[in-house]
Order: sequence, then C-alpha cells, then structure tokens
Amino acid sequence: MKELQESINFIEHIIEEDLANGFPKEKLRFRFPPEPNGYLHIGHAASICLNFGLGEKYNAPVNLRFDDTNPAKEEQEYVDAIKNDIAWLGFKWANECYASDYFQQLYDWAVDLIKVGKAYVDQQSSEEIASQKGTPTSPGTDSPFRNRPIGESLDLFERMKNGEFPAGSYVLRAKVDMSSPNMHMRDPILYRVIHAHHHRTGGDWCVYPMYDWAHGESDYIEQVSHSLCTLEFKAHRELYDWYLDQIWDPKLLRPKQREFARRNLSYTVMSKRKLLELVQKNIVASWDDPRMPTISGLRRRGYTPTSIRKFSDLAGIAKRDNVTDVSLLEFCIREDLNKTATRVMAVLNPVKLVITNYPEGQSETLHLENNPEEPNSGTHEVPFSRELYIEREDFKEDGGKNFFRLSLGNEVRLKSAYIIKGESVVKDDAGKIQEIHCTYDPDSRSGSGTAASERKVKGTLHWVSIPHAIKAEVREYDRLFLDEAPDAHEDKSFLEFVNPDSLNVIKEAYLEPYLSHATLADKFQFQRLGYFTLDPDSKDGQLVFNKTVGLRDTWAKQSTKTPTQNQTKSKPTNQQQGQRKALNEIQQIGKKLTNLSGDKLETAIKSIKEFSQEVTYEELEPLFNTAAKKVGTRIAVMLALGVLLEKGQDKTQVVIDFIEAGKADGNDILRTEAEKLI
RNA sequence: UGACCGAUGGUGUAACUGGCAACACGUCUGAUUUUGGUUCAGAAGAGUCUAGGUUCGAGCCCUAGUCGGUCAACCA
Repeated sequence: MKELQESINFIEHIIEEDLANGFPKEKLRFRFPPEPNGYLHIGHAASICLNFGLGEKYNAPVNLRFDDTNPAKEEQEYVDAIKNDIAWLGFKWANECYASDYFQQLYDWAVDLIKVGKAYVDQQSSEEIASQKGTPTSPGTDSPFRNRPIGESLDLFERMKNGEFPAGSYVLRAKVDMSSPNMHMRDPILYRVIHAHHHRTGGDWCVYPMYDWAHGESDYIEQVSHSLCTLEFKAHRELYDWYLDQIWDPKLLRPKQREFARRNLSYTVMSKRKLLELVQKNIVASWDDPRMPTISGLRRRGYTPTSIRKFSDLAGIAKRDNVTDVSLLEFCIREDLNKTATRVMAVLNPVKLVITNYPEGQSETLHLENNPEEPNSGTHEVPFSRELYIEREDFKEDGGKNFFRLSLGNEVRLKSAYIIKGESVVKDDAGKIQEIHCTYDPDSRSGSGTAASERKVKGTLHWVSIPHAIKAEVREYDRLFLDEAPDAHEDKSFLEFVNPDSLNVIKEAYLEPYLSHATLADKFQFQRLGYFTLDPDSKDGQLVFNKTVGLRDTWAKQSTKTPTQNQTKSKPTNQQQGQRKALNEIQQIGKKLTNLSGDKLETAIKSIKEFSQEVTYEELEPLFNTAAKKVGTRIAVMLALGVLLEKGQDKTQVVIDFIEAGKADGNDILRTEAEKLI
C-alpha cells in the first residue's frame, strides 16, 4: 500500500539530510530576524510560517531576533508592531532577542580580529572605498590603509567607539580578499561610526556593526542551527562562513545559512521601501490600510491568522522567482470564513420594496440561521415588516430566462421569510425605480413547515426591514494595482499602475439591527455579498464595515462577458504565441503527435502543414538531426518538408537521406509520411 | 560580457538514491442547495526552456546553448 506522504520543501529536505547524517534533533533551532524599520507583510509571513512551522514540526525553539544594527532607520514602534503581528498569527517565540544585545560581544570579537591582523581601520571616504572595490567583472585594489599597524587600528577603533570621530570618518574593515569574484569578500566593512539614538542602547555606542558581521555571529551566539533567509543573501553566504571561521569554537554548533525565494503576490508590491512610499505619498491611508499587503492591513481587512497560515502553506517554499496569484489568498480566506462567519443581511445599494398585502404597521420576528455550515451555531432574530430594502440589482422589470431574481410577475423567496411576487413599480420622472410593489404568500413563511413554505422558487434575496434597519458605512476594496506585477517594469514606476478605484465607500448601507452589537473580533457574511468585518474607525452608533472579500460569483462572471482579470492575464500569453515562430509551433505540435490518433491526429497534421507555409528550408534543415527517439518531432519535420517540396524545394542529398531514414523508422506514421515524399 | 542561482499546465508547488509528471488555486460541465455561496461528481489544460548525449528507461545524470534573477550601500 502506498502511503500518501505529504511533500516536504527543499529546506526540510536539507534538515532531514542533516538529521540523517547525525545532527542531533534536539539541537535544531531557528530564528525569524526582522529589521524593525517597517511593518511585516504577507511575504514575511512566508518566512515566519517557514521558521516557526519548522519549530513546530521538529519541536525546536524559534527565536524572534530584531536585527537592530542601524539606529538611523529603526524604531520601537516597529518592534511593537512586529511582535503584535507574529503573536496574532499564532506563533510563540522561544526568546525575544536583539542584535543590539550582542554589541559588546561583537565589539570584542572585532578587536580580536584586529589583533590577529584580519581587520583594519580605514579612513577613506565611502566614494574612495567604493571605487577601490572594483566591479563584479574586475578585481578591486587594496586600500592604502590595509596594512596599517595593528596597534594603530586598535587605537583608532577604540576612539571610534568612544565617539571621538564624526560619522563617516572611519570604518573598520575585515581583511579578506580584494580580488575575490564575490564582491562581499572585498574587505567588507565591519563597523561604521554613527551618532544616533538607538531604540534600545540609546547613546551607549558610537560604532554599529554591519549586517553581515552582526547576523551570522548572532546566529552563532543563539546557536541557531539553520539560518534561513531570502535568495538575495546567497552571495553573502561566503562571508557569513568566513566570519564564522574567525570565531567558531568547534565544541559549539555552527549555524548554516540557506536561502529561499521571497514570495510575491500578484497585483501588489512587496518591499518595505515601496510600501512606505505608498504610505508617505498618501496613496493609502496607513501601513494598516486594508488595501495593503501588510499583516496589519490584512488583519484590518478581515483576514484571519488561519487563512494567512494556510496561504503560506499552500504557496510553498522554493528557489525560483514567483508571483503567486491573489486568488489563492482569497481562496484561503473564503474557506476559513465560510466555516466561521456569522450570516447576516445587509443591503448596500437599496431600493424600496412594499408588500402591498402585508398589514400596515405590523411587524414580526423571524429567525436567521447563524451559520448553515455549523449546525450548532443557532439562530438570531431578524425583524420583518411591510416595507423592506432589497438590492437594486436584484430586480429587473423583465428579467428573462436566466435572471433568478425578482421581476414583475415572478416569484422569489425573501431569505428566511416569505415568498413574494413582483406586481408593479413606481418610477420617478427620470424613469428611475422608486419603489417595487409586490404581494406575499402568507402561508410561505420559512420554517413554518407548510407546503407553501417548501415550494421551489428560482431565487432567494436578502433584505432588511426599513423601519428596523441600522445605517452603516461600508468600504469595499479592489486590488491596489492594475498590473499583475507592478514593480516588474524596468521603464515604469510601480506608482503608474495604482488603481484609482481601489477604494469604494458606501456612506449609507442598511443592516439588520443584530449588527449594532458587532465587535472588532466578529466576522460576518453579508449574505449573498461577501465577508465583512468591523473597522476600528467605527464609533458608537457610527459603524464602519470593511469588505474582506466577495463571495464567489459565477453569475457575475457569466453576465459580464469581459472578465478583466482573465483577459489581462491571457493577453501576454497570446501575444507570445502570436509572435512565436512557425517552426516552434511545428516542433511544439510535433512533440505530441505520437500520442494522438483519429481526428486529433488529423487536426494536428493539418495545422503543421499550415505552419509549414511560413517556414524556410534553411530553418528546417537543422532539425533533420533530431534524435531518432524523438519521433514526433521527426514526423512534424517530415510533414513540413513535404510542404516545402511541393513548393519546389530541391531534393538535395541531405533531404533524401532524411526521407530514407524516415522510411526505415519503426514508427508507422513517420514511415507513411516519408513514403509519400519519395 | 565575470561569478552564483533558477527554469515543470494560466498561477504556485510535488515527483525519496533515474521507473506511467502529482497536488492546490484558477477555468469549464453537471448535480444538490431557502446564499447564482457551500458541498458533490466530472472535464479540459504541461510531456518538464532548447539541442545533443548516457541509459532498457531521463523532469531528475552529462555536454553545449537560451532565457530570467542576484551581486559593485558606511542598508538589511
């Protein structure tokens, strides 16, 4: 019996291999190392879920370590936000660490490096240092201070630390290799002078370690076994290892860095710098604007921790560049909310509905299921009366066959209430519908058990009772960018693709009164519309709801014959195909040829012949060498050759040889086609 | 014109030391449904960037290309 084994990613493969090679499981340890200079986004969630997920899987500790080595950019506000986000996602860190906790140790090690001649103080300008660095294709040159006496470097470094020099005046550099093909090895800077207030160490330090120096050594201090980071740090690995070599005690664990691809999401950007720009330019209101791909933005939008973790899980971890479709994220939140959200009714674009045979002044209390997916979720009360609001889109005077909603002369059910029939409309001078008049079947009340209540009608509408309804603001969101990968255009700024209609505010929506008790923690499904949650902007009596995501809507998809998403998506593909050369088409079709038969085979052969009209002999000839086993391609080439011969191509020896080879082949189709060309 | 990564349906990932290319999203049918939701049943869609090679057998191995990414901050 085959066990259905859950597939593991390449990082887990590495860990499994280490374990298999004798690495003790109890020494596994991970870390999530954010720099507190911005808010976490859905891309970070991939890293968080990877590291903490590994911790859960192997029962290993995971540290939260703030990489706070640059006081100019980092703030306590970000530390707090990051901790909040990770905790919200449901992860627990073993230790809350800071690179700044290790400043003294790092400094001491740096002094040791100087003492053994592996570091020196340089006093050139950053421009000079940069120009000496060379380029990826040409080696660098040594700094004139590279061989400064050890004692002098020691003295200068101490004075740097003591604040005797202005920022930018001196740096401490590692003495590695100025001609290394790896730019990071060309005497990288270990320390620079910065006079700025640090969020934790205040004014204690005037020198701050660079990333490479701080990061690997922090991993070592914390005895992190697997230090996982994104691909752009791949080139840093050599330096990471070199630094470790200088201080590593073989009795202790030696961390190892491995890299994975960062996660991108379609129709948004995923870099802190760009997200910050959106905030600063007021394109969005804040870091937690519900349109932002930040964890805080998604939270405010109504996403749940479960949905984000599920997304990270489904999206996976690998090493190639990627743009994950937002539809996967949307699937994850719908899946979660479908199981958990309380069903309520709300009308966003109202039109008045009058039930003419329902007694004026009367009202009654009906019961609405809280969640049909959850049998024990109970019901809540919803008032019903003679005058209701329904969605304007839910009525058409003459709906036609495929319109399942209310129209004149037709019956629909009002959700959890009665079956009604459209009778007439009242319009204003402009022809806009003011009221819809209908009659109801008093015996059809939902749940009454009568035959009338169990009648089948085409559609069911949501509604709210006008005299009982409460008003609220509802904010609907669309993708922030109109382009699938807004920051992938070399010639254009991502800002050019901002969607001007990403926010739609409905000032007056009508909700059933049950929603007056909504809290920020509640998740609702506005029936037939989508999932909604309360926004923190809400005040007493002034509720504001955010639309998290709409329900799947196959009807809208059918009726709007221009599904924008798919069209924009398929366009480039079509263009590419349109531009693809005829020869490539032939090869492509040819590959499958041997798997086809009957009509499909005929069609394939026909289209190969069509494409052959656009192929020159010069293009085709190289394919005569196609390996014998690639029969499909050879058949395709044979077919194309046939077309060229018909057009007057000479039968050279090369051609004859190819045909003869075809005649001798074991494949029937190839033989037949070859014989036709004798 | 260097070094290092990467390339599998529209998208994201699988395929343990070579053995019928799998899963999810998305798309399309049909059934069920007091949400045009959910659920259920099914379908289409790639022969694994190209060309050679090794092998009984290659997405996995070898060779040569092509395309994409990363690397020259006193950022991380």
